[in-house]
Amino acid sequence: MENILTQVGKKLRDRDYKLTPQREEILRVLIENQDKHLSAEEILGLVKEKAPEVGLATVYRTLEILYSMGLVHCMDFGDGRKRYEFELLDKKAHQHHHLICLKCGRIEEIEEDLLEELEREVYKSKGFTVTNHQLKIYGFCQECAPKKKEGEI
Amino acid sequence: MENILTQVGKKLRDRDYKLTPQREEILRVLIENQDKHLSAEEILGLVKEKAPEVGLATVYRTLEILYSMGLVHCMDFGDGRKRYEFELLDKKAHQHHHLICLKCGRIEEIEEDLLEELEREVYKSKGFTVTNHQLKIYGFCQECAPKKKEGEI
DNA sequence: GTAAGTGCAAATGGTTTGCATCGAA
DNA sequence: TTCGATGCAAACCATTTGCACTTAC
Repeated sequence: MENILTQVGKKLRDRDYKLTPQREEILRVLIENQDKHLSAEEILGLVKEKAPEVGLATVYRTLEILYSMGLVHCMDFGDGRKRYEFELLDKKAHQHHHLICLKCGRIEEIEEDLLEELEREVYKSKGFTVTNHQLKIYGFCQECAPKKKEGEI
Repeated sequence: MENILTQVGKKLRDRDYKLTPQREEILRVLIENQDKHLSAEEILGLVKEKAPEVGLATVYRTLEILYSMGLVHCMDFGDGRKRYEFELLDKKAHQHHHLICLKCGRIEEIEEDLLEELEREVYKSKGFTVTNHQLKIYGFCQECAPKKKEGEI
């Protein structure tokens, strides 16, 4: 973890970005919450626990940089805010997908990547070169499944 | 087409919604552009060609109703605005996916639904009941593919 | 020392809402 | 006639930006 932070710090400097205390805090929060899907505001909340003076704009600016370096993924579950997830340096091909419960809103991850076949097909039939994909699966989680009456979305 | 409009009108009245001229115009635009992915503002633009007095709020309110009735799909390609697509009444299981070009922004649709197997697996291993899914495939379209140097997103 | 980074507050832009008015049933 | 629907403008809210100040290098 301290290790990861050092690696990322080096990556930043390679790109002529400074490693400021604020960026370090934000990175720490992201690294400690790799399994969550934090919004910018949520990240700020966690950062402020240790560094109360940090501003929201800095969070956004840092996320922007990390995103452009491929160090965070950005996703949108339709609740009006973007959510961010730190991406380990060496897991280049790590493609995970999300199960989104329409009742309780819980988001679960699944690791399988069963889409390589589909990607090959898309390339063959459309000439489209795939660099990434995003699969969201909507439905009802185990707890909510029996009660799924109301919405017929 | 006139036919579809009548069907939808009936559906609306079944739910105690009125079929106003504004809603009719909005529906017409949606039906005539089923293959596009229009934003609310774009829909308004097309509606205004025939009914210049319609307001943006009405478009949003109508889309909200149609969405709640499952008559339009809503999607987000990450450009900060939601995009809407009319869904034919009888095509309940119509699952199409999107190829999004990172260079020119063009969005292509693919019809194949190769995810049924994955859905079954998700149910078995997680107890998650799938009602819908959304697959976005990012990459470079045929025209942009050779030039894909710069971003390494 | 200096350009990059920061915090704050103001601006932006898509979407929503309050309200007085209008009109479909 | 009546309550839902509309248009307008204001409100909202996540994100971005301008700017004077600070700081990592």
